[in-house]
Amino acid sequence: MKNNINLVKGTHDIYGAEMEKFEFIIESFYSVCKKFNFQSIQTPIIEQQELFSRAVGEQTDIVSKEMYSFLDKGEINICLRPEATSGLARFAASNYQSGLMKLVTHGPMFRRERPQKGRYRQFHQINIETIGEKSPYIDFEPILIAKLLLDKLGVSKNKYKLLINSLGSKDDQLSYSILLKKYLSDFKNQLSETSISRLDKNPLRILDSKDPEDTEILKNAPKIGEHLSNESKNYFDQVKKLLNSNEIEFYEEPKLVRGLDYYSHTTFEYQTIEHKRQNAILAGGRYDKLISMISSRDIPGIGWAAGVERLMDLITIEDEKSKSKNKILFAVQDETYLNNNRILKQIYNFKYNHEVRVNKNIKKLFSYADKNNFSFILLIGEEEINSNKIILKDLKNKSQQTFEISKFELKNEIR
RNA sequence: GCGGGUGUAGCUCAGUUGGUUAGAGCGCCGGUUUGUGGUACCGGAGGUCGGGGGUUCAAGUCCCCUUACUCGCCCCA
Repeated sequence: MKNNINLVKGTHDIYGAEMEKFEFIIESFYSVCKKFNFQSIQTPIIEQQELFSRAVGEQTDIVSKEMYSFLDKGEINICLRPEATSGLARFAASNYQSGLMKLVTHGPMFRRERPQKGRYRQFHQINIETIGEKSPYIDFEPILIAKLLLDKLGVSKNKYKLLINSLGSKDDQLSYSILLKKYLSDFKNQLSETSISRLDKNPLRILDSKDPEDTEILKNAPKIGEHLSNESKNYFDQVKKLLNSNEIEFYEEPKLVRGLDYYSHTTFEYQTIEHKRQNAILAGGRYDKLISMISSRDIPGIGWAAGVERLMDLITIEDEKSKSKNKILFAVQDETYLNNNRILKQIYNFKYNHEVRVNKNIKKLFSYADKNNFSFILLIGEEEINSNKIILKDLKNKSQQTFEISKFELKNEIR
């Protein structure tokens, strides 16, 4: 006996009720976004590794330790995409012309982490990006769309909250980093190891630390909101005004910096309060310098990604939907009855789903239809084939009729 | 990379202080007078008890190692 082949660690099959949720999320996402004139796009799952080391950032966890990468035929460093925005930015860098490029996509992403609840090595994201222009409304729109999507998915308002922050321009970040570094250097021997290593490379990320001692120290640290340029501050105020006037409730979180280096100005995150861990269900922000980091063009953009598996955990779907679907079982007692069978063509052209089943035992055919929630059974058995008859039985009200095969029209009998 | 939990039939799990041929439910196959359904009853197939080593007269059960899954740390959607 051979051993079974297991799933690769951190991957999973999506099937049955789970798959219905998955499709429901993807379909809802596209239907909401298309009303805002977004265009769908699919970019490759494999990209040059350099795309992510430049866009996401060399020192981020994602790039430095979580990427699946390999040398393709000893020539180019290829990797499985750990996120989608970089690929879309690459696309925009060479295809953007003018005005707004509004893109939506979905697909698998790959990060080599230790799997746990709500975190997989292959997981799925839905992504929305608005590229080309910068204005408070353009920031507001995707945040609104996120809320509309959560509504459509039936995630109730008391299950999540929206956090927002502004990181200001890259210049703001630079001057704030100096302030923060100065403040933190007084506590250098109390900070956690990772925070110390970030002190020089990326001090902003220290704000994200969950180490209790770090958080204590950070309580009195300078706040980024208080050190933005007037221009950045005004911009952020206008975004908040739009949210307020459209009744989108949010909390300002000055420590929301995100783990990818490309963000600037508005950042946001929808968090579920159902789970304590892996609670970020949808997150994103503005990335004005991203495209200039990977190309010779300088185009602003904003977008977000949501984890499909994390959304699946939050929603419920009635499985009656699939059960109440009308299905026909075409049952025959012998495989040869299917030769030159005019019913076969009728049934696969008919509006209902169907299945063909062969079994000598009539009882088995009925029992199969019953267990699999068929609503009708079309039966040609030994008696029928000998007398050129066919039986149609409505399995719900148990009524049954016999017809001449040559005259039987499915569409006249089931409407 | 570091911790905790779990691993017994296709699936979900029992298996008592170590004690004879390892169990249940569901599913599958067959039967209950030969061609009509989720029920009931009867029967059947299916297990190297994750793998390796050790303790013991005796190990699914205790100990060690290993592996897979899972939950958490870190980080993220």
